[in-house]
Amino acid sequence: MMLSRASKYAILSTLFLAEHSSEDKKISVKVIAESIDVPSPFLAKLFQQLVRGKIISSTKGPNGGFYLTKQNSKKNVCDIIENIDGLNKLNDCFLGLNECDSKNPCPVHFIVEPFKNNILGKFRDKTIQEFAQEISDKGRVLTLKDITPKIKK
Amino acid sequence: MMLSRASKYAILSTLFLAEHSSEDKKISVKVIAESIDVPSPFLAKLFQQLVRGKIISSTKGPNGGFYLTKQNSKKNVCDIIENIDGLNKLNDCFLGLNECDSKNPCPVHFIVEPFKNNILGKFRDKTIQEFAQEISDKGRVLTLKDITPKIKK
DNA sequence: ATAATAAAAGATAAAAAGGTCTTTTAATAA
DNA sequence: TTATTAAAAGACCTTTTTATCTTTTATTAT
Repeated sequence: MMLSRASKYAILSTLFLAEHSSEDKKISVKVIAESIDVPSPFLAKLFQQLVRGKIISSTKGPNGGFYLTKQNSKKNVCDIIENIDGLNKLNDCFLGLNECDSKNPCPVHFIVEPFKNNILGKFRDKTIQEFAQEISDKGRVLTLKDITPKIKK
Repeated sequence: MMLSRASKYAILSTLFLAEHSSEDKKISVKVIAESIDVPSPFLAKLFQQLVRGKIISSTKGPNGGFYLTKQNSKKNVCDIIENIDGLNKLNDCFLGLNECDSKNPCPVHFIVEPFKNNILGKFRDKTIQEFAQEISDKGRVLTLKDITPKIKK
């Protein structure tokens, strides 16, 4: 019932690619890592896996980097999670019960279940494309950085 | 936005104590660990912390063990989580953004937020007592064991 | 061809979470 | 008052997750 940091990084960076890259505007790990504030060697590893999973694409060499093809951008967020964490991770019982369903529900089953369906729906129904579009339409920035400058520390 | 296994164990075993123990019926770690199917040395450690946090009570020696006082059973599930994980863990953004609120929401903020409030409400509004009562009224068993006998493996 | 660039691959390291074991302390029944 | 019981305390181990570093391979601009 929860995403690993790896999955979160993967989602954010794939959405970043959807918004900022194209077949003739490839982006290097380093740039992406800095934009969303994630350790770049870690992201590099993640990206290898996402490429193997055909979630994103890459080319080596000068002007190389990562990008999304038309095909890639038709994938959805579930595909990313699937590729990194596997989907079970989201389906586990909130309290850890091995058997938790409507027949034998844990104390919060009927609160958790609708939420799960809701969020899984959102992750399945929209393509990466559409998701990214929505985000940019709303003028949102997806980064792990602290964006409000702090006066004091 | 997710509980550690430790918190889950703590919640289940405290609810177990609420249902099965009293000041003159103390229960040993071993019995509890077996009932909910959790490694007993690990649970022992957890219990030490819960005792320090005044969530549960204990006495050493023959007929000793763990139990809830009247005071203990007025605590709620949030207190348990607070004591083990800290409450922030539940408040973190689902996608890991440092700053995610209604002003600068992540793509799933408006799905996650109501759910969080809902479940935190449930964890705060009912005492351990009431929670356990509800569970026993409904004839539920909280265990991590596989309860449906499998025909084959 | 060659140098430069950027990902792929793979080995390694650090941190956190989960789990175990041994010794000490407190309580109590005999 | 002694043996027994069960938790407390603390050291230690294992696995998983997160992160880094080095070498190799592919691409391309010159």
